[in-house]
Amino acid sequence: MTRESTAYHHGDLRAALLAEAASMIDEGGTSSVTMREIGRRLGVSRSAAYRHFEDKSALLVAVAAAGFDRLRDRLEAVGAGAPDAGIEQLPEVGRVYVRFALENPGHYRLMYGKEAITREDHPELRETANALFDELVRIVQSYQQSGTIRREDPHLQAYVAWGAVHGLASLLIEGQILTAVDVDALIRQTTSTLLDGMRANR
Amino acid sequence: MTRESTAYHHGDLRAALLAEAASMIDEGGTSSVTMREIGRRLGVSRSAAYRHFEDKSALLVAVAAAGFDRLRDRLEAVGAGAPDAGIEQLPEVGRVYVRFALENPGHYRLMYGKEAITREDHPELRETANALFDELVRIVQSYQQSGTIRREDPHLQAYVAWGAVHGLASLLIEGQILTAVDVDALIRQTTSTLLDGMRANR
DNA sequence: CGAGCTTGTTGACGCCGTCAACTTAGCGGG
DNA sequence: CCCGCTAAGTTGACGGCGTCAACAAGCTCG
Repeated sequence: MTRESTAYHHGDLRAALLAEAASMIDEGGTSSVTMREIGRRLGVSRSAAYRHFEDKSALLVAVAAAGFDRLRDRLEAVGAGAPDAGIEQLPEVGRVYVRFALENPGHYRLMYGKEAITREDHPELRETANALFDELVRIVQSYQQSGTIRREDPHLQAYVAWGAVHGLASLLIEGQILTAVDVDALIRQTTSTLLDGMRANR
Repeated sequence: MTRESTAYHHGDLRAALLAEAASMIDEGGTSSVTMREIGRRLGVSRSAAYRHFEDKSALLVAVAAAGFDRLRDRLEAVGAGAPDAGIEQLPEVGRVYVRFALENPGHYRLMYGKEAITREDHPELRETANALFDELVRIVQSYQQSGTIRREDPHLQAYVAWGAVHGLASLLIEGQILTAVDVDALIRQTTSTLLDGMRANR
């Protein structure tokens, strides 16, 4: 009954594959993930994974999906912490977003890059990402209604905000920003510049 | 004397390798670039490239370097067109930057990603990129001196601006922005939000 | 003309993803 | 209880990849 490591049948290989792939991704980048190496690490044959995922791309898609779930959870926790959608919410969302990317660089690249995954074949991922973006649009609209920011096309404003935060995360992940720079100060500067640029007065 | 296609010795294989790699990069992404395929396309053996580049990574580095040169040329042309560094310069720089990324997505990914290249081994690239960034810092400082924007840490401000533009380029390249969106409007919204957010008044 | 350097080719190795054919474990029905 | 079915895992094989070593062809200069 103790189905732990009773050998031949692994018990929960699918979950183990996902976990191993995820940790390899954040350690050595997407290119370090190898069907054969995953098998080696889990003490399983090279093609065992094919019983659980159609191919390598499908495994990566599943890892990316898990990443979206975790990111969504974190962002929702921000909303839950500040129930009245005060002015603090947007900067905090930005901070949590960038932090997520820094802690899970491989995940983040996988989620928002198309090099490894080719999104066309996996539209479910796109929808998950879109849902996250729609949440941002909603936040922007609530800021508009409270009169904090200008009433312009909320989609454009949301794209600008997302772009700024994504760009910052991206530059940090890819090592384009000098390590001497204070990351939290940079995040604050980004979110406050953004908010000032969108403010209603003028 | 007509050294064109006289066969064995290619004439200028090095340049041909660079050009072929570059066009493959923007057509099918970095992962579609293959030493063997380049050889095939140029009618040359699979390992001929190794007489001109130490390995695949070195070839990619050379392609990225060429990309930096082209980007720099384009950005300098903007500066030359508006010699008095008027208020128009920064938005135009942003526009040209994003346009470059859209026209050369593979190049752009290669230049500002670390997945394919591992920048540590090739510090010359980092320096080129840094030189470009320093140019942005200089523009920011000139805006400060003319009293257009607030006098804060110019490096932080430059990173914020770069981040916003890079993020926008990145989202567009990776297909994260609905194709129905007007790209030029998005670029304008980004640069004007940025400038408003950095303005001196308040 | 011939020696030596440069440039290109071929063969081989060990990786990789993946498929087909096989084996094993466990489960449900007689 | 056992027997056959199915799900899960293994092994062998194929073609593609990057790269190295050994070799060959062409150029250059004395």
